[in-house]
Amino acid sequence: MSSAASLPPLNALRAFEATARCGSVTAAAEELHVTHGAVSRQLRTLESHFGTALFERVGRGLTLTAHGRELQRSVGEAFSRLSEGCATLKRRLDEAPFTLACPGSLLARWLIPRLDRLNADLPALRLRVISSEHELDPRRDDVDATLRFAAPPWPADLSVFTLRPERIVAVATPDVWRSTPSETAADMLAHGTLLDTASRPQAWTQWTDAMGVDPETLAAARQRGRTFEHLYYLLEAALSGLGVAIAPDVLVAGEIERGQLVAPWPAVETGAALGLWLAPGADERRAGALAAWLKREL
Amino acid sequence: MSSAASLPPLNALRAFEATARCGSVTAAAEELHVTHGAVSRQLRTLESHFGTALFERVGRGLTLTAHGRELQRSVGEAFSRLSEGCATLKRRLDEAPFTLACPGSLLARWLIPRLDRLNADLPALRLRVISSEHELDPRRDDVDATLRFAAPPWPADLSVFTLRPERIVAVATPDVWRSTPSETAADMLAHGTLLDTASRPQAWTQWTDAMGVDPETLAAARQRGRTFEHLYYLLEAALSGLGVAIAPDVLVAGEIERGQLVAPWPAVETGAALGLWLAPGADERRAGALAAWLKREL
DNA sequence: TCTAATCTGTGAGAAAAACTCACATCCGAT
DNA sequence: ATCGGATGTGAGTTTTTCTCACAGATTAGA
Repeated sequence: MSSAASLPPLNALRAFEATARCGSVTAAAEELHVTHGAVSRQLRTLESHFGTALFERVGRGLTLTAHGRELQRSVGEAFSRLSEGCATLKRRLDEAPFTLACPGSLLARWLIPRLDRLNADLPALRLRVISSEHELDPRRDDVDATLRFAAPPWPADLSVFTLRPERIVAVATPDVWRSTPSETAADMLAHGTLLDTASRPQAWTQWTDAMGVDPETLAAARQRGRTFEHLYYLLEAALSGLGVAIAPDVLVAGEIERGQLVAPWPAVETGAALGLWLAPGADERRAGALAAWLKREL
Repeated sequence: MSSAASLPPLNALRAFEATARCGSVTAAAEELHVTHGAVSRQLRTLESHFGTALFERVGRGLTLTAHGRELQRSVGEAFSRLSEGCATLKRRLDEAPFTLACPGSLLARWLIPRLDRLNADLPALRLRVISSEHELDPRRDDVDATLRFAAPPWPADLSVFTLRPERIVAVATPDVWRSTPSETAADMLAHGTLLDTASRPQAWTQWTDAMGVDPETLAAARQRGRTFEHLYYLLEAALSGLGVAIAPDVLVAGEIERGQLVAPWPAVETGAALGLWLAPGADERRAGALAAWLKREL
């Protein structure tokens, strides 16, 4: 009835199949990456399961008996079907693109400049990147993983590779700093134009908290500032010299390096972290490789 | 290239196959005679091998994912081929007759009277009996086992079920004993007609040694005796009252029981034993069953 | 004929895999 | 609300499998 009714030990069948095909215990052992002794025992197990000799030990070699030959037919077919099916699935999985969703700002300012290198370093990944505005459900079918800044706790039913603590930094062009008194953070807040983003309403608060600035000073400064819908626009505004922006350091590291933006104060940790969130059922190996690459790069 | 190239763990594949077919971990576990936890772990192993979900955990049940369904096709076929092949071989082995070679005398005097009962007790054995005159090579293809009296040491490359020590006994008809002085063994040897067989030339020597009779007396007695080619003729001669025969006790137990033959002295062990000698590659299970039956019967 | 090379088989102990048990969790039905 | 029936999991145990080192046996060739 059931397919599995009193099947012999499967590993013994595999050893038999390999030995029958190779015509030698030693060759089969090599193929299976075990010692010949292991194969020899497996064959013994199988023969005692059936209660009959499957090989004739003739001299220093082996020959299939009539029963062995009969068994080989079906077992050989079965194993080739098995390996064919598994190989096909594996191939399909390897060929499938790995879809990463990523916030637009991070995508534009950090990931896209590195995409070529990423694809060169991890060609098997066949990375496909889509931009995820606002919140995107990582459980959606067409996304394997999401890159996002988020504060713990993270949902327990998803695996998350933590890549880097989120650090925010206040930046502006050199021109802005020249025209803005900024001996201290409080100075800056009192006179500068704050640029803010709707997607991270607490950013300035976190920064001023860390810098020990009075919340009232911040509230007043905000009155004079401007708010943008996306972080991306905020950064463009900062680059255009519209005021002082607050943003994760990774997004402005390049501009700071090149002198386009200047950050007078060190970056501040927010408690959140940039992480790679895996969709359930996603390939942990490929995601792990991606996470390792990202972590190295960050 | 090789069929076994990096196949997933086979037991995990079996668990997957059963689970996919049954649609439930619990049902699969029952079929495989393990706990559901064991199956659950195997599935996990397989999923992590492929790096993808094969089942979707939906509510209290499971559904195959697209990948799982793809895998099931090939794996299901493979396992059904496997179990079909194994079942066919097993069936063929069970249906094949078990051929036992047996010396003619033992066959005629002991085994044939019990054959019906043996076949009734062990119907799966499908016993076929052939007579083995003189020495018969148990390695011959058409014989699964040989029943024989032999003294140790036995060849190491054959398995031998020892059934019973050989015990020889001096027998004759009541008439013969009446006409032969037989207070002692020496008496008997001095006056009786010894019947001997060419196939067991040492039988009388072993007997007289055990009875403590002078070898010279035996030599003299032998002069007056007669020698038969086979044990079978020897026994016929004894039953006809031609003299005193020496034979394994099992061959004359029936006649002694019925009073046709009388054994004045207890049987003597020769050091040899009646054993079931297996041909290499013979079914140890069936042979074991036969040996157990024979041992019980003896 | 002896020797070296090349197989397979096996005993003992080590390593790895699989299993069980008991409990946790989660959904759906009474 | 709770119970029944399903899956998942941590810890520890049992079973299987493997390796290592050696033995026996056969073939090729000096």
